[in-house]
Amino acid sequence: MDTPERNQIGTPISKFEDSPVFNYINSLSPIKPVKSIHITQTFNSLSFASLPSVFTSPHVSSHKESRFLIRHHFSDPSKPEFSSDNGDKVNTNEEVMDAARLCDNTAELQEKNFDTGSSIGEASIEPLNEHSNLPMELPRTLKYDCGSPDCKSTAYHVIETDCLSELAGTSASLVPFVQESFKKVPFEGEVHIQGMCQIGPKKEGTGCDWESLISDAADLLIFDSPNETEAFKGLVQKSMDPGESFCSSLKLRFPQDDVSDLPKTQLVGPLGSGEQHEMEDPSTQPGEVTEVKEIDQTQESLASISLNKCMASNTSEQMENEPAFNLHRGMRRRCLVYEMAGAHIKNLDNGSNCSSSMLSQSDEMIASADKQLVPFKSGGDSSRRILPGIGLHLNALATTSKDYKVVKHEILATGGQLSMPSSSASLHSPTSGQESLNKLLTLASSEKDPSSAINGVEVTEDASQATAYLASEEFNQNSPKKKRRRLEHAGESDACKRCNCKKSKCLKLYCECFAAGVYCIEPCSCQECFNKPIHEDTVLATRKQIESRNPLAFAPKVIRSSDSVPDIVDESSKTPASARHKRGCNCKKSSCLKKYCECYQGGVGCSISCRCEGCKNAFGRKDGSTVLGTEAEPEEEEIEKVEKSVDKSLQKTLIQKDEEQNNPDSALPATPLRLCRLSVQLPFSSKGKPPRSSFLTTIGSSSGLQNVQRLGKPNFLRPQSKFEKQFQTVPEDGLPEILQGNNCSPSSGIKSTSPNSKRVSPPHCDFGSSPGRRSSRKLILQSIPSFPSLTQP
DNA sequence: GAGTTTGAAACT
DNA sequence: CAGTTTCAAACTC
Repeated sequence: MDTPERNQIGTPISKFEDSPVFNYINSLSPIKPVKSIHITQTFNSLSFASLPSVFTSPHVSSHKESRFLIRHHFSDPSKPEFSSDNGDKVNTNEEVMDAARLCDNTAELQEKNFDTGSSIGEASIEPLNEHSNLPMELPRTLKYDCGSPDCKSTAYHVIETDCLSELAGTSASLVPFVQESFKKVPFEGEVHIQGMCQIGPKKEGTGCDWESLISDAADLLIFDSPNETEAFKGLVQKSMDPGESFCSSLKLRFPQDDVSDLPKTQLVGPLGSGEQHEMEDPSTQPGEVTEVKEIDQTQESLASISLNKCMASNTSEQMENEPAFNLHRGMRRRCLVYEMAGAHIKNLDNGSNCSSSMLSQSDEMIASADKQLVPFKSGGDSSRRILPGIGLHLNALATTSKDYKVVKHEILATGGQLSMPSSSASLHSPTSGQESLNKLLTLASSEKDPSSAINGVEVTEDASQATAYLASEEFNQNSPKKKRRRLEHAGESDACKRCNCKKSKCLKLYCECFAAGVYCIEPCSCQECFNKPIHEDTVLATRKQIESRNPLAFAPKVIRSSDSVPDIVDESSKTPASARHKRGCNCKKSSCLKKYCECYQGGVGCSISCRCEGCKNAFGRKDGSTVLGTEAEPEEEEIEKVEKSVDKSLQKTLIQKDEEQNNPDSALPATPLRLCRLSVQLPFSSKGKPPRSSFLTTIGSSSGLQNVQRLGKPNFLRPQSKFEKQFQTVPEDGLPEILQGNNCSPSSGIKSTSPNSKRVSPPHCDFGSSPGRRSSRKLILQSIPSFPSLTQP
């Protein structure tokens, strides 16, 4: 809305008009400046006015900006090549490039524009005038378009990149707009130029997170870029490859229905080059191409109606397209929805929880997305970060521990965000590091985190889950074995690990993903999986059925209560968070010392509700002997036994935790999931999967990092904000003891093992001194209560 | 990587 | 509600 960019745009125009060169050109050109000016003004007002709304669009913009910048450079070099191909046009292209670079030389640009316009045709010229803001660039673009088809394609690519950059800086909405314009360009090429010009200045001025935007932009570019423009394309693709994968994943997500919804016009490539688009992505198949287009369109939708309006001013056709844009928005939103699902779930009315929220809600998602998007745009980098990025969730899932670390650092930088309910941070579970995707995702995740911070915990968790779904879907396509291996490899970042269902079709609680209210994602190695957005209806129906039998079936297995403001408040003063398994375990042979035990897996002690035999739960025995009271001693013994006899892995984890705690930075890098889980759950072996989100839904208000880590996999079910309140206000029944015991005992156990004495769960005991840790340690109840809350928002 | 163990989930 | 079966994760080799 208030983005500085507007101001910039406005000034340039005025400058152009005032410049003697401009006047001279006007006199020379048959076209009168008045028209152009008039148009430009309208465009500016419209575009900018709309921009805010557009910006509201998600996250994406912020992250990618950095990348866009890079790409932008690439694009420029590439352009010359195209120009060479085109011959006469080459000059124009170069000029355009220069113009893009040097918006200052308005006069020259205008001249060029006129030239180009003349060459291209009057129609092209008019649009240029209309886009007086970007007069220079527009003409150039027109030339490209008018020129050889190749040039056009290149021009589009460039423009798109620029647009992307703009989006990153100002808003994603611009990009879509540009793309559309390009597509239409053949007829109306000039509009694109504007995008170019705007982008240039915006990029510099905004200084937003180019990288985050880049991923999206890259996707768009890749898809849009025609094969012909290989040189440019190569550059773009290289940078974009990760993004491309991301896009592909998105594509997978989108049901065909969505695609069909998209307006054909948008889909069609520029200059009547619907074909070109398809041609553009060699990697992508035709069907995919269409999907890609959808994605682009979604971005366009993000761009907001305002852009459309601007376009419309240029052409009536564009006006007609607006509805289509809206549809695109819906597409995009859907994607977001999946990512954001968790948060939206709250909104979902049904107590059905996650399932309903998860699957459906394109509409709801949209609303939420809009909210998120808005803050994102308005704000500088921070704001952007705040906005939930679609990619983020994916990142979380896909990102390896390493990537996660990076993200974390970013988050930390944001500071305030981290301090936030934190759940957001946790959302970005590091899980499996996924190659190229990870980086992109990490970027996105960083953005998401902020967004989550803005929206509050709810968003983060939801988003994480949603991302998980997205990622899962994308990844699912991969062979299950590979996926699973990835997960395993990923590390230890078990967090990413997912289900491996073979017979349940991921529609039963056997399936961890389904039980967590999340769609299966890539990391899943499940077979015949129905837990995918495609089978939303089935999933919802199944969920309902299961819920009918057990309303709490999808509630977190472990209910934890923690202070919303753990770090600050928690300390000793607050009552210790309580955590327990909602239903209790029934272990007979594992002595509750292995992850077979859900209590142990959840990092909580056994309670009266447990029917376990020979309970030796390190977090707290059923008889209550252990953990709580005497934090250290009994626990230590038990822990030692457990560690030695049972889990050496625990020690490792503890050590890791300790290290992390000691070195926050280092800790951050560690897989968030682990951290989260570890913080609360403790002793899971690094290899061991972190307890699932559903399992441990802990909401850490405390330090953002810790909280983030905890979130690990987000539960669609729980809305953080509400949860927090509930948890805080309503500690669980027997929890207090358990909680203390959990916190203390694990910590004590940990301490014994780890020199640093970094306890995850037991903030109270040792960490009274370090509030931050405590906060992280404090357990938040995500359990049942949380679910209800999920439905709300 | 395959096989075993385990306990929750589902079923009867 | 209890017993049994099914299932997938956790674990072991």
